[in-house]
Amino acid sequence: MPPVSPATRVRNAAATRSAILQAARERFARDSYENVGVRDIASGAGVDAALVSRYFGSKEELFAEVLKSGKRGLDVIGEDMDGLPERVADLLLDQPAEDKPLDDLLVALHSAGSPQAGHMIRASISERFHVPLAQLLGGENAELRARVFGAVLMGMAISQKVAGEFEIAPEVREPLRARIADLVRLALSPL
Amino acid sequence: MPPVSPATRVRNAAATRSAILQAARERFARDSYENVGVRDIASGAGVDAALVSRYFGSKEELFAEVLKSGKRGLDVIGEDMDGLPERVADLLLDQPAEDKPLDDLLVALHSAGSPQAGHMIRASISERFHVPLAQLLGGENAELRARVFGAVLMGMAISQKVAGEFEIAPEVREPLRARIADLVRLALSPL
DNA sequence: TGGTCATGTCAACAGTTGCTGACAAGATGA
DNA sequence: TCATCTTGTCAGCAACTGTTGACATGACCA
Repeated sequence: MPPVSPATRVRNAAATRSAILQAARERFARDSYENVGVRDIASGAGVDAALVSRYFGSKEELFAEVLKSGKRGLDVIGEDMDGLPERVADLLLDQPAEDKPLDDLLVALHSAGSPQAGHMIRASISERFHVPLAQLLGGENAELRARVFGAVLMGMAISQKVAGEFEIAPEVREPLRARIADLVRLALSPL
Repeated sequence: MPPVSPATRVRNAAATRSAILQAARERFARDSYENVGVRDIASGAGVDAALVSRYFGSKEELFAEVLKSGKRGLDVIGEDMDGLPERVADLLLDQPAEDKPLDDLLVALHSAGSPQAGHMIRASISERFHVPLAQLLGGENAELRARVFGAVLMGMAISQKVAGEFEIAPEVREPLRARIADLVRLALSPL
């Protein structure tokens, strides 16, 4: 008996491209730029590795596309300044798992140290997070305050998601939530 | 004319081992675990790449040795609680360049995302930073507060060193220093 | 001096990486 | 139905990785 035709993949360039992009985002959110291979990505998307190069030119361009197509910072933390500190605290303490709003942050974190991906991440964070947040903040040194806030957010996210810390007892959850909110408030307050 | 004998390296196992260790720390402070090769390290130490495996067993064991031989957290931020927030702020804002007290922090940051090096870093940070700092802090939830402080420190260090941010105008330097110190104070305060 | 062990060098290994070109095969229009 | 373009597959390249074993050579002791 001849081997069955392997599921006769439907030919759809746009769908394939976006499958690769999505698989790439998933991998880059869990590993560093260097540690994610195009073969991993391709197999995650269920396609041949050669298509990654074909559709995106290179791994580096694919990574840039992942950054570009990610959520904008304000989509994650919300545009409303009221209650923002508490929302951020919840975001950090909860396990969203829903539509993975922190995936883009994780992508940045995992590859922030990479010399190849670093400058792309820096530019992306500035353009997609610091600048719009600074506009929303207004006032003096808005961008500097946005960066301080970003730094606090980064550190918390690293500890929580990457380093696996903050395995906290239930009774300290509320105080910790309040503490994080206070830190955010302080970071954003007039300077 | 025969090629001159290449500087006739003195044979000294201890010195060679420590040269490799030092070169490894320098590289790991500037690049991620995956991105640093044993050949880079060896050439930085002026020795053959094979000696890395010989003296340390494997790249992974060498990395563990780098972590183990690094400065302890309290050696960097000081044991005295008085003025600690300001000292930390100075540490972050200045370019020490002296004996590179932040190199060990950078090692952790660059490779925190690595699946191979991650668990080692987590263990090392906990043992060499969180636990002793918690003892120094005392009081309720000391270790949790130490971790929150560590998270803030991490985020600032990432923004400053890795992401190259905080290129600040001279006139905001003082307010920023005060802000960072306040954040540290808040992170460490009773919860 | 001669012998022996520690130390350093070299070449090569098996595996991986990103990427490319030749080819197969579905889809589309005449 | 035939030709053409698009989409997907496959094999393989060249460069790199960590690691190993065989070998050379220095240092040290009897």
